Amino acid sequence: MKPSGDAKSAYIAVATRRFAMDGFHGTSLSHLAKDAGVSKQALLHFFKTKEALYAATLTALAERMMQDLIACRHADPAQWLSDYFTTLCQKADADPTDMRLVVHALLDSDQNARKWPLRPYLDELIRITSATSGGRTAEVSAQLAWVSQMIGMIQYHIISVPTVSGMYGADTATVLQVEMVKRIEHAVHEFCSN
Amino acid sequence: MKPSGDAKSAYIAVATRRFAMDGFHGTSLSHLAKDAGVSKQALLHFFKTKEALYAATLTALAERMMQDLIACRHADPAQWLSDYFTTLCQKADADPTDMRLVVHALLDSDQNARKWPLRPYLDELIRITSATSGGRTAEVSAQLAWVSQMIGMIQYHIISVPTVSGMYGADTATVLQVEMVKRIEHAVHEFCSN
DNA sequence: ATGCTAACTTACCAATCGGTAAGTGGTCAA
DNA sequence: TTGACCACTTACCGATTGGTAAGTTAGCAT
Repeated sequence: MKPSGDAKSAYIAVATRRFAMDGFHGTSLSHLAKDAGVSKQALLHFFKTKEALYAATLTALAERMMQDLIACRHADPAQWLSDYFTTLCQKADADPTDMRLVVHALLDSDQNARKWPLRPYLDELIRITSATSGGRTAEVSAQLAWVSQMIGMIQYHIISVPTVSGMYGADTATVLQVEMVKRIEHAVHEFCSN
Repeated sequence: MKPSGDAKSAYIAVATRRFAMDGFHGTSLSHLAKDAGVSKQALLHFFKTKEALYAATLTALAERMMQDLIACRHADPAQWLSDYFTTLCQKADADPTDMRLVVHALLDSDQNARKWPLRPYLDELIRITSATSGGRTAEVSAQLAWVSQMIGMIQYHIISVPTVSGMYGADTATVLQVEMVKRIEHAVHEFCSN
């Protein structure tokens, strides 16, 4: 018998890809089951409802993002932010799954009062910004605004690149990516030294 | 008998709200029909498929955005951009429907090769930026990148405000909005005078 | 060997999905 | 008056949805 944790996390991995691609409503348990190579009820054995499976993928996503943030830890908070945002942007460019999932979840979060698991991640980011020379003077909500703007730029960039480069030619994708990284570094530098 | 155009555009208005809220897959023809107060087949009489109705809402959206952009016309391109982006941000804050619809459409645009009707809108924005003192020196794809970043910031801001302010308290919403407008003006000023 | 439990499977369900077929009632030109 | 047309309705369709019920199979402690 396979160890329990393996199968469960494998199902979450499959669900993450599907939910990120097609959203909650665009994904059916049958599709997920076919992707995972098991029957539909294998999923319902671990997750009582489709909603519960979705919630599990969002929780796993939040942990992943927090880990990625911690992995970039640096003594200089400005360097930390710069490193994290640029690597986030580049990793998302290679695999946009997680960023798409976040945006899908944001759009869904109105209709059902799903508890949002990214709070600790945002708190940690605010903690880092408040340690910069520019952040010390600003109030917390202004730092939240800045953090939210940075994440928003990156995530929107990721989900819009396929469409925009589809309109203006495939080679624009690399330009968009380069410009985004430049803007990230500029924004971090500007915020941390005002 | 009611005039044809009225009913059709009324159905598009209903569909716009629903698709913006729940996305394509989260919206059913039955729901749309109930919202419009007619039977499901009344919709299918004007739009042969659900996809066709969706495409019609996106086309109407594109025309609306273009009109809003033109409405802000100003002799000074920098002023034009600043006015447009700030009013866009404020109107979207009052009614996020259109911005949500754009993001939904972006997320959907991968799976089906839906032709993207916002091309003329983006072209016009690029035309304006190229008329600024900063835009004259830059290449077209860099201007596209800047335009895309500006729209992205605003749209992501709009869809994330409910969730973020739900986490950090309702009064943060106004702070996020104020900070976004400040950032828009700063970004326009910076781009137009480099 | 036996019983327990975890990890599934097959069979099935009512509800809903997008869409078709066949009208119904009103308006308007001839 | 008639007949065409338009906006719309009721009735219906097969397919798919999320979910339940009842096994089946394998490992493992006793």
